[in-house]
Amino acid sequence: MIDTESRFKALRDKLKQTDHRLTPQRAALLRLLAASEGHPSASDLYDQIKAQFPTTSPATVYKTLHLLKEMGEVLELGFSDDDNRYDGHNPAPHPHLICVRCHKIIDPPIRVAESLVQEVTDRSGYKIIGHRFDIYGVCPACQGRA
Amino acid sequence: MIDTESRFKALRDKLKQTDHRLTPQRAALLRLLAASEGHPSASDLYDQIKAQFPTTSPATVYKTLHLLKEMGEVLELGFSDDDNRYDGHNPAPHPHLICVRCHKIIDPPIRVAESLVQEVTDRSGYKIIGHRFDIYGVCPACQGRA
DNA sequence: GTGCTTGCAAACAGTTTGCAGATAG
DNA sequence: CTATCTGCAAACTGTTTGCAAGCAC
Repeated sequence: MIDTESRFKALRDKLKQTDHRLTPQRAALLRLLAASEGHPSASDLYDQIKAQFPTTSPATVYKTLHLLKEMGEVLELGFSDDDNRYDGHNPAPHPHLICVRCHKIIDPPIRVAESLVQEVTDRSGYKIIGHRFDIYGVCPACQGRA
Repeated sequence: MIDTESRFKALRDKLKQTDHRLTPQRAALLRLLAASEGHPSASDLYDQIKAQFPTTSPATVYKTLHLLKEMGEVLELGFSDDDNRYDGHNPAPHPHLICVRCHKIIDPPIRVAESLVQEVTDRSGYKIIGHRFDIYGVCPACQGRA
């Protein structure tokens, strides 16, 4: 894994390179994303930024997340029945292990076989862009809570 | 793959076994789900049912889909930025190949290695319930449309 | 100074819910 | 007969959009 500081700089530079401005609100968001291990929701991020810049609005968070997502610097995990979650630390597709009770998301130590995606590419005629692999379960803590 | 008629009967029997009523609206939905190859949305299903029972409401479709999902007889593919899609023909988890342009969803001829899910089960301490594997791409038809 | 960005509020869309009347078993 | 189901309409929730004022560069 890349350290937080270099990841922050990479995000910041990406903005500059694409002629976007680094506002204090954006800098705060970039820092949070660079450091995040826990797949925060937009509202998690918003709450943390609001602590530093009380007038910040959710719209700003959403707009910046959208921007970074377009650039491929943030991975969005969309859920139809829950807040979307964001990974700006490691935006490449990777498997996620999701607790269906508490909605905690961790990165399990496995890899999706490249060959599997390659096989689809070869056989389907589709131009493959990415993938998503979610495993659902109940985390140890939630099992304890019966 | 199971044929449409047996699948319909299985769905119908499942409802009876759990003390639920087979209304004409539900029967129509069950038939559509049993036959569906194309991962229809709730609104697709609603439109088709409304052709037969013009007073049907979306709520009825949603309620019945929810019921069948709880029973494990329908697989729901939730999307945060698009309608959810439903597979009542083959409700076991299986990979999906999704066109990011036209949102068509097909079942690619691959299988997720059991060993991968097993590995997570063994190592994580989570009680595994299911999984979802989506591959995103552009279908041949949409590539043609430039 | 220029025009991208912010923050507010209203709009949005799919889904869910509450309830009174209808109906399957 | 009676509990479940339907259909309507309103509510809900996370996200997006429009726009005037603000600020990065």
